[in-house]
Amino acid sequence: MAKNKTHRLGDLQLRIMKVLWERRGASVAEVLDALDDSDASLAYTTIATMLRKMEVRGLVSHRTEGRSFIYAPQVEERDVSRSMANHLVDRLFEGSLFDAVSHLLTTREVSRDELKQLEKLIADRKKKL
Amino acid sequence: MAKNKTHRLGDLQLRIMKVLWERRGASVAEVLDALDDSDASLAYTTIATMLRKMEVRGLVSHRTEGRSFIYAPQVEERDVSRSMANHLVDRLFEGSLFDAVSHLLTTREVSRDELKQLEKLIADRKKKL
DNA sequence: ACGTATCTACTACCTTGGTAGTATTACCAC
DNA sequence: GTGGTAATACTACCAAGGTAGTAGATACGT
Repeated sequence: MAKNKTHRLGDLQLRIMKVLWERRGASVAEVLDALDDSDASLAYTTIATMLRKMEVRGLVSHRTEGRSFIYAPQVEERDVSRSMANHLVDRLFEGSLFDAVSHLLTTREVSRDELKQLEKLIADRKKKL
Repeated sequence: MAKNKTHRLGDLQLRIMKVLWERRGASVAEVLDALDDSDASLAYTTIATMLRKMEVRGLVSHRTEGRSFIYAPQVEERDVSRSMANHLVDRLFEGSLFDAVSHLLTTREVSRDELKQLEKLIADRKKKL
């Protein structure tokens, strides 16, 4: 029953989702706390508002615990990643997986180790065909 | 003089850019024409307005030819692709190239042939290290 | 010369993401 | 029981993407 809807999350939305996926649910305060490092801190109400909007969109749901809401993901990380990645591959490389990987490999720094891992990955994938 | 600015184009913007990249410049009518297949057709003014907005953002420029504008790309496809792909890899996979490729490989259909090509690609890349 | 088609300019509107302030409610500590 | 604290609700705003209508200018065919 994985909804085949295509998900397109904004930056903040995705960061929030990552917190929820990681802890399988969190209050506004917890999300805020988790996001507070690394970059400019947001207002409590920013998170709260965003979560409410996301609930309307069906990305999250909440249950009440005491006086506060515990939000939980309503979509799976895998689905979101897949649909966003696919969307980009389609947009940028007309759906060509090869072109996409090729692009990544030629425009980014890659370590020898990563290449080795990738080789292994492909070998594995081959076996499964 | 490749601006290192990070580009984030919307769907329509990208489709327009692709037309401009392909023909190194085009009038509104030509762009509209090129986009008209495949999906719901847009209004002439939609393209015109979008191009004007894109010019403000520095994505395109125009010269006048007769009474009409010929728009030309002001950013390179490679740069746009790179920055959009990187952005996604960062957002979705915390910057891990391996995770990104791995995800693509496991959630998409891949033909034996593609895998072979990828192997070759990686081997080549390895040599260049 | 006149009407029609073609262009650009301007304006408008809707949606979504992002950000946050204010108001209200409810609970907790003392 | 009163003040502070922590939550949610509501409202507002801005920017950007997307879509398109209307108006005004211009060229072109006959």
